[in-house]
Amino acid sequence: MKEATTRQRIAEAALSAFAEHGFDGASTRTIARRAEVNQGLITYYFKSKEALWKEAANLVFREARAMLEELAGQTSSDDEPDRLGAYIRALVGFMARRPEVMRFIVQEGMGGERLTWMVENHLKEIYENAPSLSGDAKNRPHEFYILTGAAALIFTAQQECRQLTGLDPMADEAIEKHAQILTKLLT
Amino acid sequence: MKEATTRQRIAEAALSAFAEHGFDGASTRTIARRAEVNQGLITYYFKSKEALWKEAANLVFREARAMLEELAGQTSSDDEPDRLGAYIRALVGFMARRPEVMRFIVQEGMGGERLTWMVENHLKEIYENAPSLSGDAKNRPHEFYILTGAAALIFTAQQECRQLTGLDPMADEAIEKHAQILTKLLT
DNA sequence: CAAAATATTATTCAATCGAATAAAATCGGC
DNA sequence: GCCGATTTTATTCGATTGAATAATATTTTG
Repeated sequence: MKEATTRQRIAEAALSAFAEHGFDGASTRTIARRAEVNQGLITYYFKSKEALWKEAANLVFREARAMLEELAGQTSSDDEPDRLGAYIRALVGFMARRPEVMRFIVQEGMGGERLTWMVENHLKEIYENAPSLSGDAKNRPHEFYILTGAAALIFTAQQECRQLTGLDPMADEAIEKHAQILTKLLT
Repeated sequence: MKEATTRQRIAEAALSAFAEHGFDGASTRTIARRAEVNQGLITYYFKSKEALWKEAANLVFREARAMLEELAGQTSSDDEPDRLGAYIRALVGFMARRPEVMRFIVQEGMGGERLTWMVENHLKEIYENAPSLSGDAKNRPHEFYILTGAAALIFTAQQECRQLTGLDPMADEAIEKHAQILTKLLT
């Protein structure tokens, strides 16, 4: 059963290819080449490009949800500010480790069946467990996208950030500083 | 000289196609069809797909820079909080009107010559004229991406927002509320 | 009105796309 | 060591890609 390793190699290559070029822009041949694997194996392990995309999306969204779940478990039932601070720190850290998440979201964010799949299978749970900033339910959508966008963009556009500002946002100090500044702003 | 209208129609169709599917994902044939124009005209007016992309990018970035320039002119030399508030309001409004900007940025944000072109020709000027939140120059990159990401994501992922939260972020009240919440958080 | 310049269409090219196929290689169970 | 199942390779298909070409239509200019 080599399956596990080869399958994973393909799925991970697909993850980075889809994140970088989007669904239409990433070709199965490019993915196969990056995984150092014959192109036919993509049809063999995953039946279609669509199915491969979903597998790649699962890879990174499951990671995100596991992180948030663990965070919810750790959180002592302390006061709200601490809970929000911990959430922000964890969110920033994850967005830095896995900038692919935000790229998947933005690239599919205009609609289509892949977006619907993403919303139903992953985003709804993430959204429902996200913390509120003001406590007002009416503000929830706004606060969710403010928090997510503010935490992620610097990593999503990491190469742009380097060229534009000279700062490498993937450096440990930069990640920590980002979380710190965002926490101070929102709590 | 029909050139003006036909050229513009192509460039605008390209803008929305590139914003939706990215550079690789948008085909010149799709763009031509959307512009109700023969595909050969793309080669005629713009010599290559790359050049068409730059023209489309210019379309929306020039709009952004004009908006920011006008804002800088309007701003009385009042106190900082007001200046920041005006900037946030204008930024949110623009991101709602032209979500293509953030899509261009994210889609090219991993590197390549198009990103370099975008940074040199448009982003540097925008970045240099962006307001500071803390006054500390060391925080500038972080604050820039926090502000931009927080202002834009809800519109960049507008269809996702509808499906996920039930809120239509493009509605006038939603746009205003987004600016208002963000202003209260950051000033 | 005629001639020159510009705009548009139709057709073609090699390259690449996702996917299917069948043959070949490698594996585990007995 | 052999056999059946699984994994991998090689090849092929029709469709689509960006781009170039030549022919045609339209507009502008003299």
